[in-house]
Amino acid sequence: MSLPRSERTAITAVPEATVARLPVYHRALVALAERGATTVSSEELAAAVGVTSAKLRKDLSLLGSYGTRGVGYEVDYLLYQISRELGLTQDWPLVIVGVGNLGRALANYGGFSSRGFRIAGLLDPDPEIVGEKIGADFLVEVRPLDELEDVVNEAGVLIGVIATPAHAAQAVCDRLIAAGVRSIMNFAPHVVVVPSGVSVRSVDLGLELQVLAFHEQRKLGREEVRS
Amino acid sequence: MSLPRSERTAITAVPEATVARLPVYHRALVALAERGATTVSSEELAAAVGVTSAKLRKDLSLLGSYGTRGVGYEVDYLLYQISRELGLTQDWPLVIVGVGNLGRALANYGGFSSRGFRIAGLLDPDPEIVGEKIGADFLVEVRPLDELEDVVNEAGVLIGVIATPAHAAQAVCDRLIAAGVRSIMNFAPHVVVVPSGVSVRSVDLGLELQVLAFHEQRKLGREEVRS
DNA sequence: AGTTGTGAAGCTATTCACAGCG
DNA sequence: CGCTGTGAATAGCTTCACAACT
Repeated sequence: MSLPRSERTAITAVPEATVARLPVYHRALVALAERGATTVSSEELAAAVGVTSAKLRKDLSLLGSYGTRGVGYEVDYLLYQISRELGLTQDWPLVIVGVGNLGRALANYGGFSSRGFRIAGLLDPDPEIVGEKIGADFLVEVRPLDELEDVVNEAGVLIGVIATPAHAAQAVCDRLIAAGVRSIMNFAPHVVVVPSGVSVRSVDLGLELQVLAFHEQRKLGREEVRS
Repeated sequence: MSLPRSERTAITAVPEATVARLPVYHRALVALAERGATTVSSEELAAAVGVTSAKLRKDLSLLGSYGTRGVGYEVDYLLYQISRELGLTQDWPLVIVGVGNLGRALANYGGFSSRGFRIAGLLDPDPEIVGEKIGADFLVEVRPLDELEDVVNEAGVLIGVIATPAHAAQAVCDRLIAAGVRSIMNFAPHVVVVPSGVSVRSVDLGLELQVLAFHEQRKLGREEVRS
């Protein structure tokens, strides 16, 4: 019921903006560790990830006091603490639904296993694709979409990745949630609605480009005025 | 530093948070238009994209007064205004560097042409891949990486998409900028640094999953406490 | 001396609630 | 009357600047 928690895990909620930056810090620290660095100052690490040192220190202070004044942060220790906070010390089985170009890109994306993610299932309705073996860290056989519920239950999957066309996204999402999945990563260009208690993150490739085009247009507008 | 500040486009700067939502509104309005809707209220549109109606109205009011009190917004008119604001009424040639799984997924992503984006070049250093024809809206031949500068100049490319492995990202980014590109969409799992005046947006697939894992872990933590 | 950790201040974004208008 | 548009209030995030500590 009430566990004492010797290592105080974020009783004070970490703000969303900070959570979004933690994986970036994590990635930079891994690179530093590989390069053999043992300590790093807030100034150095901030420069490497493109934020201000004050922001970085504030972010890290929300997790705990893991630095040494006058010295900086020990790379390995900080890496461990961030990993723990992000849940990367656990094993996260996930399913990818839709083995088109994007689904393949995801399945072939290295660096899942090193961060605790494991592809427990690849699912597609196309009989031409079912049976194919895909993967970077290890090969996974594509299974028919009908077996979605089985795969989720067998492996205790909590994270589902939607890489289907837009029109199929909501139906797949509903099935994933009904089967027990509670976090959805949606790559389909469509808003998916979920019951409360389920988390969704969406990435729409076209959408990101539109934001860029907006900024580009602004620059062009400014140049016209100057000339 | 004292600029005269005589902008014509966006006299009142539209906040970044709003810009990020405009493409979502755009997508929802396209869907509504296809379904034959002629008007829509802030309440309806907000529900379709998953924001509050107050936020939606505030966002739209920053672009101008395009609604009718007591009625709502005319779908076609609002769609046009948002498109104009986002620069979607223009033609945006872009290059995609790196024709691995992700590069192919991007090249095959339909709905570029309908939003004003046009793939002016696909580039890859691998001779096995060079010459291949890829694409959804129209086929584009993969050209050798050496021709990056040529492609950018020929087509007047302002937007570059990096879909290379992490280690190649910064070098490709530097070459794109040197060739005249001013907006970078980075899909490589690596921070790219750019001179001021160049915009960057980064999407790291693994990074997004880490944020999800964080939320999932929180839910698990809460359940442990309850049981 | 050097760098973290953090209140306080400043800024940006969201929500509220209602006046204004069709 | 219904729905937009918006000032005012609130919440959230970032930056500042310096005390605290090694």
